[in-house]
Amino acid sequence: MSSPSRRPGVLEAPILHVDLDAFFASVEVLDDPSLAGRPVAVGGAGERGVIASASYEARRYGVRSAMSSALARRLCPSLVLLPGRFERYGEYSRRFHGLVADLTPVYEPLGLDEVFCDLRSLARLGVDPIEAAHGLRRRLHDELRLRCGIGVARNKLFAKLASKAAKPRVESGRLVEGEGVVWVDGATEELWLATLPVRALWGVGPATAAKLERLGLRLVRDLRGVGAATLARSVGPSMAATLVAFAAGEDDREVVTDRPLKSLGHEETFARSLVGRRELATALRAQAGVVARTLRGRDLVARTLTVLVRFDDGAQVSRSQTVGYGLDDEGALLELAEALAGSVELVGAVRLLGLHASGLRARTGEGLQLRLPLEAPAEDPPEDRARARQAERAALRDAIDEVRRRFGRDALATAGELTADGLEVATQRGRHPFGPEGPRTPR
DNA sequence: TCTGGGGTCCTAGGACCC
DNA sequence: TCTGGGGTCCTAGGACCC
Repeated sequence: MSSPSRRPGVLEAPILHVDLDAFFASVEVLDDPSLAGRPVAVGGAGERGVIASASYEARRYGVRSAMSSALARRLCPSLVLLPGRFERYGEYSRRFHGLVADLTPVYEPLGLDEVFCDLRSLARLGVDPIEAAHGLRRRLHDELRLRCGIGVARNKLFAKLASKAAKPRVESGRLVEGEGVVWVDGATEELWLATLPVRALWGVGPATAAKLERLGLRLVRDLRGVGAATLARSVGPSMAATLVAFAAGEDDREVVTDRPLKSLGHEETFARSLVGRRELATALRAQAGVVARTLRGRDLVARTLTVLVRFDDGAQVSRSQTVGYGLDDEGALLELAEALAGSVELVGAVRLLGLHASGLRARTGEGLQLRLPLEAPAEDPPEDRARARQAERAALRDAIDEVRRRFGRDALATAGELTADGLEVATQRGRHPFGPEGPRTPR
């Protein structure tokens, strides 16, 4: 892999993959130093909870991300399991990206805790990619107190594999420090790749690995003798082409700096599964609110809405619809979501409900134009009347957003947001505009 | 006590248009 | 009038990533 004898130039190995160590758990330890040295994990605490991130102390017990929290607790009874503060992780992630941006503007985030960088534009400056990686790693440690592994290679495939090799790992219960920065030597990369299991390749998960196993293909080396057509019959043409290229060490994926968001949504697995339409409707209303606020917060509108339902037996159903105008309002989302959910036969209790918006476009006002008179003539086609209702709600929503921006989140609420319980709770806290504290005053 | 929640991309069939 | 082919959009489901 990395050979200390000869360092690659920036044009030989221009791609960096930076992967933060145990990111969520590390942020929790930074914010509460009393957790240092203890097994810490972030994840759902309930019986349906899953681990999202585990400190290396927790990993020594076998705790891994994507593992059920129940199993994690059995493996490590002293585990400190925290619920996760994603806004806080977002702050750290932005600072992480800021340090990367100081190195190069050509970087591509993957989730909150990884980035690819392309250093080719720095070639004229005589940048040494290995030194650049060490420098970034030092700054991450000195300024953010975060650790990371960095892979340096000629393409994304090898950079990602190398960053994994650069990270600390647990071997028979002991923590082994990683090298921190690993580069893939051009002379040995093919040899190294050949002996990896196919599962190590990006895009090969349990299902694809099982299909390849049925063809007798376990190692990357095994893929090399197989034609794309043969692979395609098992895994489809797209995956087959990717596998053939990866097996040859080829990966032409670029580092893309501006990936527009394609979809966003919210889903929830309930501690107690929902039974009946009424419980479903209540949950759907909450989710429509979350999705609508997310859309408006990003100045986006959606044309397609999808409702996802998973029953207790694991069966999953989705219903989606595309409309001719931009959705970003809670009422409009809810109306459509209810219609979609209504077309799902409730064959059991619902353990997961999700609402996803796609077909996203920047919000321009087009299709949201307030139309007068507010009530569209009844002879208008249903689509036009729906559009008009949407426009009214959008105008109202804008006003509400503006009031909240100026006077605070709790300055007002719609009746729909105030369930009997919610109103009571809000009033007790003095948060309701007509609660004990009376109306809020500006500034 | 087998599996969360944020996303991306691919596939396959049907509708519709040219 | 019947038939074919290609392109695009929509819908439902699945696999994968972090």
